[in-house]
Order: sequence, then C-alpha cells, then structure tokens
Amino acid sequence: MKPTITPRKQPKQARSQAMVETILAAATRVLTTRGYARTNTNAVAEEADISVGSLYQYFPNKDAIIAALHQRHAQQMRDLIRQTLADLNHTRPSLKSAMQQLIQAWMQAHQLAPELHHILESDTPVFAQPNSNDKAEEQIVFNEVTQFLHHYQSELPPTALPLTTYLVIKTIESLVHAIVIDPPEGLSPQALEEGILAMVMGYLHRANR
Amino acid sequence: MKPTITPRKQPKQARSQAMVETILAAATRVLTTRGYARTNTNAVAEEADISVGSLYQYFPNKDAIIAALHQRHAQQMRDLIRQTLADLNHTRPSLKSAMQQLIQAWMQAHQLAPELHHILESDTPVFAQPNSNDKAEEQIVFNEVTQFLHHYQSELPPTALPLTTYLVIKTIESLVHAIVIDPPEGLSPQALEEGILAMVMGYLHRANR
Amino acid sequence: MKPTITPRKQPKQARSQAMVETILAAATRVLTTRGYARTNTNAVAEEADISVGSLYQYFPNKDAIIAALHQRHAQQMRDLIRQTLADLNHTRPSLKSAMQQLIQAWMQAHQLAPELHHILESDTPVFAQPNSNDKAEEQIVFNEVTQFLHHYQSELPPTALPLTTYLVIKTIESLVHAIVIDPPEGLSPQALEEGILAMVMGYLHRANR
Amino acid sequence: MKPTITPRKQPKQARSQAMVETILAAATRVLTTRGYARTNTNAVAEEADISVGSLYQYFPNKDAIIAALHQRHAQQMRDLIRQTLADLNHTRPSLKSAMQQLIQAWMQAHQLAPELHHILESDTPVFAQPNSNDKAEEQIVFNEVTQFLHHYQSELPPTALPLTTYLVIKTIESLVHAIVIDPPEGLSPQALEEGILAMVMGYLHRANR
DNA sequence: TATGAATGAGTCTTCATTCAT
DNA sequence: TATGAATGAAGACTCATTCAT
Repeated sequence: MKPTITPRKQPKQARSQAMVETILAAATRVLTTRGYARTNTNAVAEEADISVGSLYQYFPNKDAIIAALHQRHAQQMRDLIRQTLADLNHTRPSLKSAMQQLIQAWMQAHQLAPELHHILESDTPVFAQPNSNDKAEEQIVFNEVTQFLHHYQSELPPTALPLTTYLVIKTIESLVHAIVIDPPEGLSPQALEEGILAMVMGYLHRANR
Repeated sequence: MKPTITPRKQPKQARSQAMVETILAAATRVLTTRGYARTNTNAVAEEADISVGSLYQYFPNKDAIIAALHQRHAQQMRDLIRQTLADLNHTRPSLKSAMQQLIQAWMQAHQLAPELHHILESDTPVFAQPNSNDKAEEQIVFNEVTQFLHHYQSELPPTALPLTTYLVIKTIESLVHAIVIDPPEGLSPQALEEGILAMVMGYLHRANR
Repeated sequence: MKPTITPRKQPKQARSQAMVETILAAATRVLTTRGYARTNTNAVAEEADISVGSLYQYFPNKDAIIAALHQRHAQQMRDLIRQTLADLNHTRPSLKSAMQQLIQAWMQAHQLAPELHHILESDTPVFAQPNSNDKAEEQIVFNEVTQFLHHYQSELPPTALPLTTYLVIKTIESLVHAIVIDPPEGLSPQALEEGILAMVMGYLHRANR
Repeated sequence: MKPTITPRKQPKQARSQAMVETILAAATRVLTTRGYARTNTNAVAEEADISVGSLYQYFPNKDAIIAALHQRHAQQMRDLIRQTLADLNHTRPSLKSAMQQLIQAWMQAHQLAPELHHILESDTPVFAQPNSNDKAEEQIVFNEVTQFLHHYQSELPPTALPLTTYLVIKTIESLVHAIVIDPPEGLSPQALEEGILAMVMGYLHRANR
C-alpha cells in the first residue's frame, strides 16, 4: 500500500548527492523546529530553497525523506561506534578500559544531533520495519562487538557469546539513550557514566564470583 | 497552542465511565490495526459504534484520546509493578529472588498489551512531556524501589541509592522493552530473562568483589 | 425552507412568559459577550440555567431566539418613541422644541441596550424580511409622526407630508444610529445632537425662505 | 485569536490578479444567492470552477474572502464619489447644484451592486473594525468633502466645518442607503432624491435665516 | 531538469436538533 | 414538562502529490 521509501535515484553524481544533502539538512531543521506533525514537504522544499517539484525528483514521497534522515543519522552513529571498535582492536586495552571507551563512544554517538535524535525516536512514526540495509548494518555492529568480546573470553563467564553481546549492547544503548533524552535530576553525567560501566562490568565479571 | 489533552468530563457516573472505556477500547483496536497516521476520530467513533459527536463529549480532541490511552496503559503497567513490590515487601525473599520476581513483573507488564505498547512507544507522537500525574506516579515507583533496595543495603556496594535505583529500573525496563518489542532471534526468552537477572545482580553485587 | 421564526407557544401563562424572558436575557448576555458566530443554543441554555430541551420548548429553533430578541428590542425602542410622541401631543410645544425632544427620545432609545443594538445591527444576519408585525408597528410610528407633524403644517412648506415624515424619521434614526454605534472623534455628543436638530429644522423650515 | 483577513498573496502578477477576481466574482454570486450563512468555501470554489486548495492559495480563510469583497466594493463606491468630487472642484457649480451631483453620485455608488451591498451590510458579520486602510480611505473622502465645502464657506453658517461635513456625509449616505435597500412605497425616486437635497440644503443654508 | 500553481481527498471539529427517560 | 446525552450533517482547512510550462 505504502509506496517504497528508498531514494528514487541512487545519487551517484556529485550534483545529486549535494541536492540530497541539502534536502536532508533542510528537513532536519524543519523537523527539529516544528516536530513531525507540522513538517510538510512544501516547508522542507522552501527551507531547502528549492521547489517541491525538485524535492520529488529526489524523494518519492514524504516519508522517504524521514526514512533517509533516520538512516543517515543511524549510519553516522554506527560509524562512530565502529570506528571506536576498530581502534580498540588495535590498542587492545583492558576489558574495563575498553568498555569505558565503548560507552563513551555511544554517548558521543547520541550527542551527534541530540535534537534530531529525540524527534526521530519520539515524535516520528516508524515506517515499516527498519529496512534490510539497516538490519544488516546493525548486524555488522553486533558481529564486531561479538568478535571484540571474544578476545576477552578468558575473563568472561562461559555464557554463549551472542547473549552476552546482545545484553551488553542493549544495556549500553538503552541507558545512554535514557540519559541523553531525559537526564535524571540529581545524578551527575559523570556518575551515570560510571554507573553504566559498573553495570556492564558487573555483568561481564559476574562469573568470577 | 495545542488545547488541553485531559478528558472533558470526569467520568464519575458509571455510564460515562463505560462510555470512556468503550471509546478507549475502540481506539486501541483502531490504533493497533491501522497505526497512528491512519487513526482518525471518525474511525474510532465508528469502531466504538457511537457518533463522532459523542466521542467529542468525552474527549476534547483526537490527541486527548491517545493521551488517555497512554495514561491508562502506563497506569496498568505501574499497578502491576507496584503490586509486585508490595508483595516483595511482605515476603522479603533473597535479593536475587526478589529481582527475579521484579523482572518477571516487568515482563508481564509489557505483555499486558504488547501491540498497543509498541504503537504507543514508536508510532505515536509525544504530546508535550508526560503530564505531572505521570511524572508523580513514575516517582512513586522510583521511591518504592529505592525503599525496597534499602532493605538489602548490607549486601550492596556503598553507592548512593538513587543512582543504583535509577540504573536498575532503567536497565530492567529497557531490556524487557527491547525483548518484547523486537525479540532477538536465536535467544530463548528463558535465557534472556536470566541474562537480565545476571546483569542486574552483577551490578548489585559488584562491590563484594 | 427555513421554518417559522415565531415563538412556538404564545406565552400566555405567567410561567411561560417568565421562561421566555429568562431565555432572552441569557441570549442577550451570550450574544453580546461572544458575538453571533459563537452563540449557540447550548450556551444559551446553560447561561439560562435550563436544559437545551427546555429551550426548544419555547423556541422552535436558534434563529427564532435571535428574532425574538430583535423584536423585543425594537419594541422597547418603539415604545419609548411612541411614549414621547404621546407626551408631545399633550404638551404641544414649539416645533423646534418638539423635534428636540423627539431626537432625544431616539437617542435614549438607542441607548437602552447599546451593545445588544450594535450586535443585532452589525453581527447578526437578517432573518427574512422584518415580519408583518414589525412592519405594522413601524407603520404605526410612521403614522403617529405624520399626524404629529400635521399639527405644525402651517409652519411647513407645502410638501406632501408622507415624504416629509419619511425623511425626518430616517434622518433622525440614521444619524442617531451612526453617532451611537461609532461616535466620531472630535465632535461632542452635545454638538452632534444640536447638529441633528439643525439638520431637521433646516429641512422643515426651508420653505419659509 | 482570529487569524489575518488580508489576502495571502499580493496579486502582483496578472495571473494571480485574475484568479483573485475570479474568486471574488464567484463569492459575490454565491453570497447574493444563498446569503452569508449558506456561503461556504467549497461552494465558492466550485462556483469559481477551481479547487478549494486554490482558493486557499489566495485567501487565508473564509472571512478574508468576505472582507476582500467588502473592501473592493467599498473602494469602488469611494472611487465613484471621489471622481465626482474631483469634477466638482473643476466645474465649481453653485452649492445646490454641487450637492445635487454629489447625491446623485452617492446614489450611483449604491447602485453599483445593490444586492451585494445589501448582503454585505445586513447579512454579514463585521470582521473586527474596518481595517486601517479602510479607515484611511474613509478619512480621505471626509477631507475632500471638507475641503470642497470650504469653497462655499461664505454661504454657510459659521459652524465648525468638521461637524457640517460629518452630518452632510452621514445624512446623504444614510438616506441613500435606506432608499436603495428598502424603497418606501408611494414615494417616487425623483421625489426622494429631491427630498435629500432639500434636507441637506436646508441644513447648509439655515444660518441665513 | 526545475518550477510552483493547482488539485481534492481526507480530517477534525462544531452545534442545531431530537428523543428516551 | 424537563432533561441532557446522543446524533451526524456540514464545513473549514491542510498538504502530499502532480504536471503543464
């Protein structure tokens, strides 16, 4: 029923790519200023200083814009995480230090564009399931974390790694999200970050008890 | 700018109360079937087998219906959690057992109406901040958990209780949410539940190490 | 097409009459406070502290209420004018003095309920033509003024009396209306009233020149 | 509270201007045929043979259309009056002849679109006060008449000119309005027009007595 | 390729009126 | 007779999308 939400043209040419960026930037501004309900294609086009017609040259419909925004933002966050994971694979610090860096990376990822992130998570409808590309990317991060934890396997309790990975990722992700979106009063960012680390390390080291 | 979101009539009389229930039930059905974007007041009225006019006798506008749904659902979830907390305060089992029961309660709470929960969390715009009543209720649960943990203080590391409470609640809540909304393939519910418990217990007992 | 706009029951009984008055008073308040567009039957009923159903016992539809208001107000104004005419017929002062008193009467008539008058004249649709009763009443005033002027015929130029009457009435009525509804800045009420008198007297005495 | 009433686009381009004219013409037809209460935007759009959407491209809301109609009509009337005043300033006829021509101009002005005029005056709510532009235009006519009367000052009684102007304008305007909107039976237009002239001349020449 | 005027289906919301109690 | 909950037709307005230029 709902038409595709993937970009109409693969922006291979620099010109198109620039246009897409312009539109997404405009959409970000409109979205964060007015919220999803008041965001409409005409406003985005105007903000991008192009005509609606041109906008539809690059996106098949309104939701495709939001989807692209979502995707781009998620990609940027993932890139940051993956970069950190790559670094850790080189430096190979202690598990605790590694976890600390990972948590910090996640924190930074959430702070790339906190307003947009907030709106995308809370004010914007989900369009179908995250598409297969997203799923795949998500899986890559999952695999990389699994691999990464594998290096520390000797320190870990003999739980199946996938479960460990899943819980570690979700815990970090969720707690960071909660802290950034709705910072609890009376608890310092510092203490919260240490708390997350304690949570994850407590889990990873529980077997030693 | 946006008008009130609170119910138009305090449904004190049984009749009114029934009407409100009828409308919310219909709204739930429409919302979970079509999603927020395709949910409109006429459809809700039709589903409830009443006229739009009647609907507007009980709710000042469309969003007030969603808000009421949100509130009612959150209330039901909270009630279940608080009931469990009350029970635990009587039985006072071991910390581990208590946590296990608490996690199970949270799981049940999420399964009261998983579809509605999903839609409300992902497809529905936030209407301003959760209202003060919600905030207050949230705080009550927080306080009860704090108090509850207080009984086990001797077992816990000397961290400030509010931070501990915050992290425990958010962790349970987030992980349960993730598991219920998007169950990871290859990991059994059983294992996941144990994993959550391990996560929380690892955190709470980390000091003993 | 539009149903009748005359009161459903001739309020012969005191009880009914009182009810009608209550409703009209409430309608006046609502109308002057909110304007016609925002005046609705439910609001009037509420203001009158009765149920809508009861309201419809006394008026067949919304416009009948406005019509009745119009009629009652016009009647009160006419009564005041006619009273003055009757007085003048007794005292029989000079033409000039008579005209002065007549103008003052018209002024008072417009100030019986200036707000209601304003709304009725400017914000309220006309319902069909003024009904036959109105027409008749209007005619009576016209006749009385004609008769009254007849007494001063010797002073007047030999114009057909109906024309004279028409112009005198319309001139007084219109100027008083204009002054009351939208008082011109920089001109004192006193001066304006004298101006109207000068206008009418200039006209009536023009023949002597 | 009520949003603007001024046209959405300044119809600078010929195309837009034509569209605005089309809409106003359609609105005139609908308004005079059905009356204000039964005039709705969809009907106007249909009558204009355009879509509602297009209508809203040129007018921000329903009342803005009525307001524009009002304004355009008033402008046309004023133009006619002002043209006559300009002519009189050239020819400089006798006061009586001048007044006669002025009255006739006012008569013509009222007959530009008598039906529309009637509806606009009696069936249409006032939208706030006439806007500042209207006020200003009104003032211009007032000033022009004042200036015009100034040329005949020697013939006039020593009344302050503003008062004289106000009364002359209002009298002509009101009587012409009354005659055109609801012509009295038994009185010929000819006689009525002469009557108005006599009224105004009687007033202006009263001092000589 | 870009433009942006035009389209019109779709929604929310109001309120005069009815009628079962 | 009074009540007031229920009705649902009607209408203002938005905005995603198209297409002639």
